[in-house]
Amino acid sequence: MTVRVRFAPSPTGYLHLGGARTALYNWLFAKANKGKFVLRIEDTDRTRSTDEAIGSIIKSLSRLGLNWDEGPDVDGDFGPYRQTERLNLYKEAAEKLLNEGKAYFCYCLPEELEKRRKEALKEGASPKYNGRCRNLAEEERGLLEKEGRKPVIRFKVVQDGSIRVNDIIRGEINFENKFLDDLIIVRTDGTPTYNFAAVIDDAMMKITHIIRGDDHLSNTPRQILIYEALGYPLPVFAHLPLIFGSDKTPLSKRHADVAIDEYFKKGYLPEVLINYLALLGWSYDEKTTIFSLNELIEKFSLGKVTKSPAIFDLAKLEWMNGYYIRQLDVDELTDMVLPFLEEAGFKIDIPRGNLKKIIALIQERIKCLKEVVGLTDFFFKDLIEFDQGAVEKMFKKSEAMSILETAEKKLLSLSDFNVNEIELVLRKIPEELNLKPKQVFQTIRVAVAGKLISPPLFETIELLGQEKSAERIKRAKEMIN
RNA sequence: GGCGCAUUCGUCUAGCGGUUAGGACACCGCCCUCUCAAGGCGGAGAUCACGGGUUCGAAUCCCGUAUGCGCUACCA
Repeated sequence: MTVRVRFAPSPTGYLHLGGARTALYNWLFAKANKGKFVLRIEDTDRTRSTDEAIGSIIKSLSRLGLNWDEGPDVDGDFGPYRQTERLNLYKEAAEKLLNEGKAYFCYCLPEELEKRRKEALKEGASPKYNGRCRNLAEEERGLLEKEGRKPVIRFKVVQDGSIRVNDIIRGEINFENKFLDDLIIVRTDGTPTYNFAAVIDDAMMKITHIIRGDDHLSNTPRQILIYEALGYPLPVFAHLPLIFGSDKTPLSKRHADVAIDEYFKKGYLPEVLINYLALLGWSYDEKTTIFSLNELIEKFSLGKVTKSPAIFDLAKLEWMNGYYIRQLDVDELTDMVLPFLEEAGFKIDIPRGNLKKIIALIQERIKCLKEVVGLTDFFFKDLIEFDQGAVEKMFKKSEAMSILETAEKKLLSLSDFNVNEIELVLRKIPEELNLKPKQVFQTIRVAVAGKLISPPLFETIELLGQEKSAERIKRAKEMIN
């Protein structure tokens, strides 16, 4: 039997970190087992689902490289892949259950239900549905219909026995039926609820392994009951621990950016997101932290997924992104960084070769691509802004003027303006003026870059060019006066 | 309230009856050094949630307790 797994987001927003990880684990499992990865859209909640969200989720998944074999935009043998296009299927299944006496119409109003629930809770009783409509006679039904009540369909849960869930990650879990109540499977408006639609789809789409978040574990016995009532074979379950924020509650926008797209916008590499997310709840051995996609396919296994929730740690993600960036070929990095420079409004009118040299200088200094902007701005601006603190610190010193004058003179005197020559002449200044190298170079740095922190000075000056460097030093001198 | 799941350095984790409890990020120090990084070396950091068992021996097995989270919706 070929392995078939699915990722089934409800399109109520963007693809978030948790969803991406669930998708990744499914995808890896499919790849490792030469199986199929299906994308299914669970949009039965029409008030919250949007087409825009579907587009956004698809875009993020694609960018992560998690391609699917069947989905809303990829034809397959088990479509359609949007639940709102499968309504007739759910209806059929519901009718079947109704005919076999495994489901029934319930006329209780939401308000009545809510009231009973509250009362039960108050008395310390279980707030489960009391089964009022379970055995309604025809005439009673007619009476309620006459009142104008629209029924929902409830699934009859046998109150004896128990359900054993065999979970790859958690092992065997036992649930007693008596704690379950008759759940609603079809709403007043005829649409199916999650527990019902998901089962029918998973069964009809021949999903063999259901890999999903821990938050669905408690729903599993209900779903198994539906599988059995409909005569479907059971899939294998694997419930992933959730991703938490620093306060140990499920990760949300309160904690950090959760939309995958936000990370792309900041310049996190897809490979890094994949690598980091893979490690958030899974590990291969005791030391390996860097995995390529192929290595993940080869090494990933559900059996090694952790049981407890993992707290999202931005610092580690940043480190990993920086690490990947450092491994990149400069040419490649330059291409990747260009859109960020353009977006910042820089006019890049220098030769590609020079641009590459600039990028090479900041390659080991950035943790995400967007940071390139703040580190290289002075290369692309005609008039640089001076950092106030830097000016205070370096230019207010009495030696500043002589340092800059000497530097300007020496730079202007060079006939061959390259790093080696530049370094050679500038290195002489500390000795000549009897000053500490640090003071000399920091002063020049502020003059040339406008701030105390920049890429290495001599390379920076070379790339700025003789004319521009001298001009900036001149301007700094004017500032001092 | 009921049911379910979880609990090893700040964080991600290794461990699956005998280890000085290992690694990574973060942190601290030193080296390198024109700043910031990167890199190298070193350090601190975990009474393995707690309490009972079982065993010659328990982070590892069993039972409780606590805490956290999830489900208990005409959300998914």
